[in-house]
Amino acid sequence: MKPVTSNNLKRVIVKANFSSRDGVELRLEKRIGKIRDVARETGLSIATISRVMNGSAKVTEETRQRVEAACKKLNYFPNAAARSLSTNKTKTIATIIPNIEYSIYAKFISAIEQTLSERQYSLVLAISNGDEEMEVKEARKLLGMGSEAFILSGARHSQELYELLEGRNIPYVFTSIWDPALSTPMIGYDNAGLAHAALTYLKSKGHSKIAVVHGPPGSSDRISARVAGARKACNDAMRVSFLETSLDASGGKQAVQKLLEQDTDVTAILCLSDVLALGAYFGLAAAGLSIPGDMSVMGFDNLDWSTEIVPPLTTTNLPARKMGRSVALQLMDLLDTNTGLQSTLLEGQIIERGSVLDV
Amino acid sequence: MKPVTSNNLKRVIVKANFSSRDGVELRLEKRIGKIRDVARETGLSIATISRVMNGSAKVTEETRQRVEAACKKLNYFPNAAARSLSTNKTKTIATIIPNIEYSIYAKFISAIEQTLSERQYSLVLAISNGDEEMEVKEARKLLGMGSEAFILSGARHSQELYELLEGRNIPYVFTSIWDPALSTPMIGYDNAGLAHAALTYLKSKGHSKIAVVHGPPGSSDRISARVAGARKACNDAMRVSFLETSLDASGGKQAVQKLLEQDTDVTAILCLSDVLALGAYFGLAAAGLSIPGDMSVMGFDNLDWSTEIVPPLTTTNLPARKMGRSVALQLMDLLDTNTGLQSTLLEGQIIERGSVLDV
DNA sequence: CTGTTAGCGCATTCAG
DNA sequence: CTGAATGCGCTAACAG
Repeated sequence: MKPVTSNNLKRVIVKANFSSRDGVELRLEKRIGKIRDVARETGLSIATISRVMNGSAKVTEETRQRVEAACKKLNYFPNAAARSLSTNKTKTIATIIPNIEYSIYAKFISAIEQTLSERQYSLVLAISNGDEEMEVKEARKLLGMGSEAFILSGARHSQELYELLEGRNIPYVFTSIWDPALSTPMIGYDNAGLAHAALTYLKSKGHSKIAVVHGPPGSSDRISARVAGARKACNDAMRVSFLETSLDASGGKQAVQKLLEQDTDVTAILCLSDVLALGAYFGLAAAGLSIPGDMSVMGFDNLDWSTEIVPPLTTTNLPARKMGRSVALQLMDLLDTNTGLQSTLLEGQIIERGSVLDV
Repeated sequence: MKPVTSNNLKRVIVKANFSSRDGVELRLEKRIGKIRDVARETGLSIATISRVMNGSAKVTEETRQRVEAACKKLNYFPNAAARSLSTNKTKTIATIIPNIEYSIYAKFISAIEQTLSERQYSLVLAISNGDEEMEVKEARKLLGMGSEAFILSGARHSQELYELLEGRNIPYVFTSIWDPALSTPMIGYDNAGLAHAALTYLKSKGHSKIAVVHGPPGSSDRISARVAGARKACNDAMRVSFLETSLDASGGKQAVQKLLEQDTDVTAILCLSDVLALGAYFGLAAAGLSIPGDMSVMGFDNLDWSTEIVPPLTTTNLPARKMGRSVALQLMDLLDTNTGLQSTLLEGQIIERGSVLDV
């Protein structure tokens, strides 16, 4: 079954300009143009078509236009699989996050996607639910898909994942954390330092009986780093208790209610996540307590609504968007021009608003 | 440069079991095993390797094990591009959403991803920012990547997008909406009907002066459908005003503040999105008004925190997760077994909680 | 049950 | 500046 040349006119007419290497093709499915069709249409060779599709400079302006017209006419554009088989590139970057419903990840993902898009890269997304087994499984799938680089959350992953990635020489970077002890490229912020600063801030405002509300440290090294950081800021002159709860508004609310039940003398609550702070607001409201009059509350994340809530939430800003943009850019540079990855520490900062009383 | 057979022993030994069709390959990059390598390692043919990789039944248990061992040893697994070039399948489904930071989309995306994962499909995600031009651009990229099906938000899209998809015979489905007048497959809920029901509910509770707060209808047909539905529930015995604002907590807060400024006699606010309701709570709190004593508030979405907020928010539940799972399943069935798409209407329902006063 | 072979659609030398 | 030929890694008949 050789390529059709110019015999069998009827067929050619009926099927317009589509190639038909296989004689069957009886299905009604609209055939999509292939590079050969464009070549035939323009009377050029497939090599030339390929050149214009890839922006090679070695093409006359006139032929380029001719080709482009034909492409439009035939509704042609390159098949990614073929191209990637040939070039060994897919322009696809994988991101595995534990969860997307915590808005901080949504912001992050959003920034990644938009940045990748600028250079025609695509984002494939997987959600691990914070489970290392699941993460490996997903990674295997994403790798199988042809992902060229991986964006991972945190630094705690299964050995198997590293072996998988390194065995295939796939670059990966940790995000949302900062740990100078690690040699893996990472782009993130210093969770421990920031939490330390937050607790210190509370201390500077005169609070010495503090409750720290946080999610399950076992589920994420970002949480455990924050807890550790806060812990390190404690000293003998103060009494700070740590309350673990689920990482959502419900968890924050419950933690506060539990705290209030035990007739505490705590004057400030440091929530190591804004959604927890939201829950804390609810818990306090339910108890008829006012913020910051009866209790100070501090958050962590600086989500959009934190400035609108009443009173406005004093919190720590996390550069989620900047982080997303930065990883995306670095990874694309690495892939495109082999530029080395540069671990970068992004700054977070305390945003003073109205939820912490100066006592 | 023919395939290496068994000459050049040194090379073969040095490079372990990796094929080296091109003599160069001096880079230190770890080569990954290819199907030929596994074939050589096991002494079988590439066809057999392919068979076990694809779970074809026609293989002895013994050879299967032999192959699997070799795969593990050589760290081999199939190249997706090659496979997809050959099968014309990519197991990739594209989703374009306007925004991911509104938690309702995060829930939706999360459900899609998890469902696709169950059958080894991947999700490629793009964000359109509600811009039709952007959407087409993204779609072009996703198509170029080899996406086999598209999940679209709403029913309002550019003609160009339809042409693109239909020209290549790519199945697509609308989500988050329901419009029996459309012939395109869609999976969603009846925004207009639900908004109508919500306003009717308020009416049944004795409210006749109502403010409806909503996002920009121009940016989404879901919003405009909700507004239209609410509008249709109005009658002469009531006075309802519509306030357009930005679709976030800040918008909800501002809308309420504007409302209060004009010394209104409104007794209930219907927010056509839960984040708007969150903002409304903030606006009311800032004005020292209590819910539902001074003002009733009703939401739309049933986000996680809505049951925790004080008072708990009366809202309309939207089946975002179910919707995500359903589209994913249907699309995979279509792709795998050519099962037809079935437009489905998912039910939403009013969740009565404590934010609406019975007057 | 297993091997042989012919493409899948494109990028890319190497000639011209 | 353009064309012809080769191979990317794999699947799918078709033989055996």
